[in-house]
Amino acid sequence: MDKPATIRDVARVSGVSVGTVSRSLNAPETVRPGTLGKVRAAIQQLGFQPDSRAQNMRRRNTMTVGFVIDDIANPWHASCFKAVDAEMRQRGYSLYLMSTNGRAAEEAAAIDMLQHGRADGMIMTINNEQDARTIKRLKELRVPSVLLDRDIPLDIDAVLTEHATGLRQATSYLIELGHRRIAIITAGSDIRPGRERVRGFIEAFQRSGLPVPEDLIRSQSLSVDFGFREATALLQMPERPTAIIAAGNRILVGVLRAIQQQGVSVPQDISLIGCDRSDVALLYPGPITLIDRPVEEIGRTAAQLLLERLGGHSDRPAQRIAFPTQLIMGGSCLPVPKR
Amino acid sequence: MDKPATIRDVARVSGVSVGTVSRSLNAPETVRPGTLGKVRAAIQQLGFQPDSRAQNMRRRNTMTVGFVIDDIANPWHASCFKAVDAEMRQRGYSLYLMSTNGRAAEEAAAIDMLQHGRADGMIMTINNEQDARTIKRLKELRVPSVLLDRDIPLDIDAVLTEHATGLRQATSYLIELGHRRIAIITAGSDIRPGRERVRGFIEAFQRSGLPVPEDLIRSQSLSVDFGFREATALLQMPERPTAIIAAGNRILVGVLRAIQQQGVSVPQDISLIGCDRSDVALLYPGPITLIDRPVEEIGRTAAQLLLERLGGHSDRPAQRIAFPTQLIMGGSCLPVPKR
DNA sequence: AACAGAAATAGAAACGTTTCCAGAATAGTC
DNA sequence: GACTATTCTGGAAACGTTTCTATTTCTGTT
Repeated sequence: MDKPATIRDVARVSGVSVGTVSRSLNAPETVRPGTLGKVRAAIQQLGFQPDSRAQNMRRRNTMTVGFVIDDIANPWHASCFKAVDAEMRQRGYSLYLMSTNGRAAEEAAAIDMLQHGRADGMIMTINNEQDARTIKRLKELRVPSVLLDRDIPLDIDAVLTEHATGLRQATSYLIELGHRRIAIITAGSDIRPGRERVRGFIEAFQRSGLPVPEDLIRSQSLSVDFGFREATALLQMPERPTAIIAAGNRILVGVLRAIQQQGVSVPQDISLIGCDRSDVALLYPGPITLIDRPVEEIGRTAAQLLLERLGGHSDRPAQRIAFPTQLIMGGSCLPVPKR
Repeated sequence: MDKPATIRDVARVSGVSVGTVSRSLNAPETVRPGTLGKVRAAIQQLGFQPDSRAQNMRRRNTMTVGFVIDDIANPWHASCFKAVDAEMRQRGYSLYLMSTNGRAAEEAAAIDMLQHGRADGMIMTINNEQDARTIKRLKELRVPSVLLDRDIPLDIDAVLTEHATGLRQATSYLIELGHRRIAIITAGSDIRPGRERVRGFIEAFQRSGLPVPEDLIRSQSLSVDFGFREATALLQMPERPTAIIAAGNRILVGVLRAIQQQGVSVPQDISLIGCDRSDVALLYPGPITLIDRPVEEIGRTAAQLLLERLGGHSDRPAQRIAFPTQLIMGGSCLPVPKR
């Protein structure tokens, strides 16, 4: 009784065949105006809306894309999602959001889930480029996908950031301010941002002909906790660093927490550089000097790469597009006082 | 050639009927161990995975739920999403995230989209409780849903916050510190949080027998921009307020931006109370005193209400569950100096 | 008015699964 | 070993749409 009307009901009421109803919906220019009118009237009368489950079944797609990240509470990911969503939505796609909490098992489950007709493609930032389980999943991927800021030797599109250049720039800036004891806290070498950032950091010292402060390189994770732990340790060192680069926006949160707890002031007691434009960084009194990257453009590009493949031009080889960073001067860095 | 195997292929290879294969997957206890073995072997061999599009079609569900909010970059929404996701995922559901940017048209489109078989249910925070278009959509809703922090006279489950009590408490606290010129910036009366917060604010003054500072009530929108605009105006008043309650976590961001721009210091020049635990509020030197609410519990509750309905017990009347707030003391409020 | 060619429509098959029903195989009882 | 009761299985229908083919209807020309 309350059952939703089907295309069959519409056909019956308007006195045409189901095929014609379908064409009225999907290719109205191929149906005569008179017929179209009758069909539309029936649709109106019955309040008919095509059932997308049946459409998905028959068309063999879902107009859905998966967005897989570790944590949507990371504001960078949220902004990126919005950019991707805006681009995809205007082409009729909806997004599944899968927040994997950084657990490999959930990541693998997310990828599996999006296979087999649940989604037409995916955009993702995986947690570990070396994780065998994830790599295997990616290799067997049946749907087009785009990696965000990750680098895997497979034929998969990727949108990257020029982290090395960004870090070199930031580090050189601190060196010019007279800093020598500069610390970097960032991801491990299991993901590209970790590797590249450390590389840029080291390069800056080498180019200046200065020794690399190996003991101040903390490269392991992008988490708040890691940032907090390492910043706490660094601040308690006998020969404390004069500057910290929190290379990761969650790390910055951890570092600020440590700074708050230790009662240290920025920039008087220590200089600080963060990553990614965020409310925390921009509103922190100073504000915090940042290595920024164009998140909207990155998201939009990822969406476009995916849309190309979804459009059927899946023949081209994988593309890797890298975006530059920009050092945004805040007030969180001071020259090292002469002594 | 590369076509994914179907249940038919599995049936052929294992020498049983398709019905038996289906039952091997969905009710293995009803098939004999020997048969089950053969079927599983064939599944393994063919790398078969059931096509969810076909399952959705036949089962008339999608194991998918829509999460509709105005902006996922709002950290409260992100946390809420995570709580909902965790709860739903463990019951096999995935979430569509629809970020409507506060536009009624996108909101209506999102609701429409999730109908007609795209999702089995939805959880949402609509932008305007009076918007006719949205109300109409909600009234005709074919899928179970839960409102987050919104109050609409329809038979829909809702999870709410006791904003009035929270605001009364916060305002009373400021009054006890000697503040009289207290400003509140919050949502408009078109949504429950706006109405309730203003109500609590007014009640606090009334209970203290003090006149309500009507000129300091700015109730219109939850946006960053509104917070910025109103805070800027308030700070430039001849008789500037001695305290501001930024009643909305995005509003707080706008207020802090204004405070930064005007070169005002918290709490020396002005006392400040924010809403919702967030990195910005917790890391801002002080930190900022907050009216908090249990976001995880709220998200979990919303998910549970929805799951109940999805489980088929859709006969019970709509429930409205409200959660209390908690005043978290930071360091952003000072007593008003005697003069 | 007859015809050819084009345009529009009807009808059926197909997409891959679940589920129902009838019938076959098995187990249990005497 | 025959019978009944039970468990399992095969086969077909169904879910609601799109798309293909064949047929009908229309348009324009003679």
